[in-house]
Amino acid sequence: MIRDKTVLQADSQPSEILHRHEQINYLSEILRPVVDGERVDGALLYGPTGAGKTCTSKFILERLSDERADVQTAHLDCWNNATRPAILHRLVETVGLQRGLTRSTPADDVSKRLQDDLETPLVVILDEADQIEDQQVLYDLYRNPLVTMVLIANDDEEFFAGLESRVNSRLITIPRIQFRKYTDAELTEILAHRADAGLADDAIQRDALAVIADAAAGDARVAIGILRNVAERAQREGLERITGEVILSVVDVARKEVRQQTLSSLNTHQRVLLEILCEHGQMGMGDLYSRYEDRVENPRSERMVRKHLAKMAHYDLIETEGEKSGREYRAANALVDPRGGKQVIGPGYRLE
DNA sequence: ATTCCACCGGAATAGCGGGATA
DNA sequence: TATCCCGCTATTCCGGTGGAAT
Repeated sequence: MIRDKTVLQADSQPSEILHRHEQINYLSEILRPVVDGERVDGALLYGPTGAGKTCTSKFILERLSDERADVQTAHLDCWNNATRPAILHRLVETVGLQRGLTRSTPADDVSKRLQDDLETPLVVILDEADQIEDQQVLYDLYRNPLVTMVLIANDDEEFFAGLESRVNSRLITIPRIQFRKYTDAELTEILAHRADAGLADDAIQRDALAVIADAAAGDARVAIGILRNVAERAQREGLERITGEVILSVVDVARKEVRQQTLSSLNTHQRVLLEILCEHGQMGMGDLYSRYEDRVENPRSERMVRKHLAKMAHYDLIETEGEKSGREYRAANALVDPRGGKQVIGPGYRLE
């Protein structure tokens, strides 16, 4: 059934990118001067998750460094590297200039190293760029004549609105490339492409792929995840072909898997907050905090709790309603079982 | 309209852990 | 080994704001 497992991973780079010709051409054109050794300010790629932003930009950068061996490229996930020192350290590492620098070298020195010792052009993808906390780093990279930034965010307006004016005034003019959700037909083709490469011949029919595409709601990452789960299930059960029924039974499992992955990245405090919201539904900050205080050993400050909540809201684990003093929090719908309001995360969790 | 309250989120500050250095 | 320095997390402080009460 499964011929090549790697191509069924959502983050594996496909051999060709489907339905993104326009964006590929545009971004290639923007980055063209880099090949000729000229300066390029950068570009902003924006659109919902699973729309191919990361995939497309990685593809272009690979092609770029194939074309010109002296152009270096890097991909950085700013969700995990949100601070200036973290980003700069990752960068000097990838371009091999880390000699003599340690984890405790001041960020200023690292930035200077990148400024002084970088000799060839560097194109860097800053994925989830809206998560960057200290925008000084954008300024650092912007004024480095050899560095070109490919910024990725969900919403372009929101991204620029969140920038400090001195950074905003410099970056506001960079070209923006929009990525829309894939249509079901497009997703189906993407899945077919993966299935051809990763599954036995005729293991899955086109109409079955369409069912997956429908369940994924335009998100290629989710779609590929479902395909992998379906294939694994069919393999375990010794099926010759994947049918619509198998898919429907797996969609739920696949959703849970994604959710579980997210939950495992939370710390104790974040999990307790989520747990309370799942059990009690919507509530305001005062209510939520006093319940939280009762439940954990060493409660964090209220400010810290607000920070946690903000982070979880960005993960779409919780939803907020209202502004300022009237704000209410609740667990995201996906976390609460629609049948009878039974909680998916509940008292089952043991917290130390 | 004014005052009070709950809450939001930015900024300054403190404490901790880990690698570097003497 | 003791000490220093840095980045990171958490805490404290505080100005600002919407809504309710007076």
